Amino acid sequence: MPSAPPIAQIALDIPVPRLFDYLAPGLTKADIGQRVRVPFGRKEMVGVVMGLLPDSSYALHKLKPVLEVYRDAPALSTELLRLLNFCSDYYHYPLGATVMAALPTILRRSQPVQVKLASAWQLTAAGLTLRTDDLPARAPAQRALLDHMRDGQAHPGTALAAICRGYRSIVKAWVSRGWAAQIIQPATLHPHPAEADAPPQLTAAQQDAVAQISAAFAHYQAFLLHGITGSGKTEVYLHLVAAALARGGQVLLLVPEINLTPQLTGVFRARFPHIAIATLHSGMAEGERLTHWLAAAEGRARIVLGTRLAVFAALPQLALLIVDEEHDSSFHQQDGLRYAARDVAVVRAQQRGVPVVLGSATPALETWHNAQGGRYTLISLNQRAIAHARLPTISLLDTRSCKPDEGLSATLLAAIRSRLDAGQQSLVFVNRRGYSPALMCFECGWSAACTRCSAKLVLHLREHQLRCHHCGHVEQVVHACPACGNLDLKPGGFGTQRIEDSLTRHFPQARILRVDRDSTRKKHSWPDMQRAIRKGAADILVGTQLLAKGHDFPKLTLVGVINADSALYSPDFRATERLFAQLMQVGGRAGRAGAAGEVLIQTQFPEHHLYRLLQRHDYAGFAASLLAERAAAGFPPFVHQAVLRAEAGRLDTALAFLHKAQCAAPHMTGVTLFDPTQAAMARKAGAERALLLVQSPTRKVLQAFLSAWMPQLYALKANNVRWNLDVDPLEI
DNA sequence: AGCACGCCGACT
DNA sequence: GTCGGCGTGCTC
Repeated sequence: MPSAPPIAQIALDIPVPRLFDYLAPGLTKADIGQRVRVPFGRKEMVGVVMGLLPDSSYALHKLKPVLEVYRDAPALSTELLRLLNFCSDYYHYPLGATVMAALPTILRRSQPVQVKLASAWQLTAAGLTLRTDDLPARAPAQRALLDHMRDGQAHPGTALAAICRGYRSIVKAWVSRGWAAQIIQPATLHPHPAEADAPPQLTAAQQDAVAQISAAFAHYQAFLLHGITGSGKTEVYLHLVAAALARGGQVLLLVPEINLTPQLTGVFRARFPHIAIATLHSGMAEGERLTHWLAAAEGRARIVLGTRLAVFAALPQLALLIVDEEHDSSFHQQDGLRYAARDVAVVRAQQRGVPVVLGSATPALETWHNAQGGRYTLISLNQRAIAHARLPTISLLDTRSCKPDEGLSATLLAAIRSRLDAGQQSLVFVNRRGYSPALMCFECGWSAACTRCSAKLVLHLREHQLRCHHCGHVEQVVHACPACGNLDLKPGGFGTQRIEDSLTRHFPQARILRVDRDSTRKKHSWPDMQRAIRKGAADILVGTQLLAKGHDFPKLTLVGVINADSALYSPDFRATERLFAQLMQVGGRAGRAGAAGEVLIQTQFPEHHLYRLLQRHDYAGFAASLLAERAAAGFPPFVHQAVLRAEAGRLDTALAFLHKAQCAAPHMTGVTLFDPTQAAMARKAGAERALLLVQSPTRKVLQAFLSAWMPQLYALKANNVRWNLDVDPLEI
């Protein structure tokens, strides 16, 4: 008697917390983790085989068959499927949607993968006879390109673009003249084979860190690498990567921002020129992303460098995970599958039995707490690795006694003047882009607000616009107060543009460069700007967070901070933690090589203990005081939280849904369920938002509660309400 | 998420 | 008399 065809459980990108069963004749265990095409409703979808069973709990006669198995890419390993299963359980997000979210978009579509082939160009025999003088003297780009290609090798477009942006038209002209030929070859992930950079001598502390972590290569262990800016964390990473590669392993390195990726990729390429390095981030073109994903999945790329989404990359030889700047909030995905890549990285290391390194100068309080409790091994790098480099001196400028002029105090202005005279660079850090965060009427107290959000509109004076930074709403600047008719509306507070104007007035001769999301979008890209800054093409930099993150500018010796205080009266209990990290980070920009840096912070609260500890560069002291506060107040990491969020056209609709959810919740000791409230930003992009907070002293109890609660939530009919659950929320 | 089915207002 | 509004329910 022939045995019944197996039943395949398929993960589909459907917001329903279950898998779908299909008849799967001919499928074997080897197809688990493989993509399949299946009929779904009256359409077809791509899913992933999660398991094969002899039987189904669904009526057998209703089962449809799997239409096709795509065997064009490696199947997801059972190990990776296990990680995705964990994430689905832990974040209470449907398994099918979780699995599909881990795939590059092209693999979610119902066509077999076309492996991307890249164009390369090579000089022909005729082209090789050309001399530089044969090309016009006023065509330096052509001459540079010719010099570069004279080796007769095939050069991929990406490599030629590095010589000359407009290489394409030049090379095409050469092809038509018979000087060059186009060649199609598989895209290469290491386009510039070269001599490897020699690793520098490690400090004793760095050597010790490398030795400690390398000793854990065969098993799981989580390390917190706590090192101040300039203490050489990257160099420790590089040595660990070398060690992992020597053992035949792959390394996953997670970094916060796409902005960091090109710079860091450069460092890794220079040190490991013969190793294929895959990069994965959301800014990449779909095809490019697939190329890199496949290189990682097939084990060809031995180093994978990416943002949070890379934590789900298929890595058959994974031997080491590193999360750089692990405290950074960009490791948290805020929609869809709401995961924290740093935490997923730790679980992944645990499941695989390999070490994971979390690096930061200002670890997340949760991480620090784990290190204090012994769950993570703390390794501290206390000295700056660069010889003679000292920590910057941090001074506080009391803006109550010394009123700033258009945002800038006399002391800060004098300090900038002295840098200008010495040919050094200054950085002025402002927390808001735009001209000013409000447009106000001083007669009646009106200020311009967004109609779709509960937020003030930000004045962008140059564009004569008021913009909402939350929903993108734009309107023209009004010239009279809509409430009282007063014609004298004034900006309130300072944004980067206003500080830039102010600096221009004080230092008309200085070259001032503004760096924020607005200025980097047009004109020059941020990497171009960084190059210009490093070359000394600017005297004063004005900018937001963008400037704070991990770039060395050797001529930068002064950092001024304009309006840090707002975090001190924020209702968000994590605001001070973020402020400290931010100030520590931006302060670290000053004086990295040789010259000691100076940081000047304008504040109304110079006596605040945050600033005192910052002046002493005392992260540990600050963390201890924050942890004591959190313990006393019963906040994380001493409790574990989850937030049920709801959005609707009307606030009462959202609240009513949450109230129903509250009533449907199972009773469980050790779980506190708060009453529904409106969100901190009650209205965003036209949607009214409310939330329901749940917490418990133990993760296990919270998880048990959520597991029991979720089916109840799915059973509620959510008329016009969009809801989602946020486990370990960053903001409430 | 799609996409159908299904029961109540303004139009050829 | 129909076209179409989006509420509700299902997809293996």
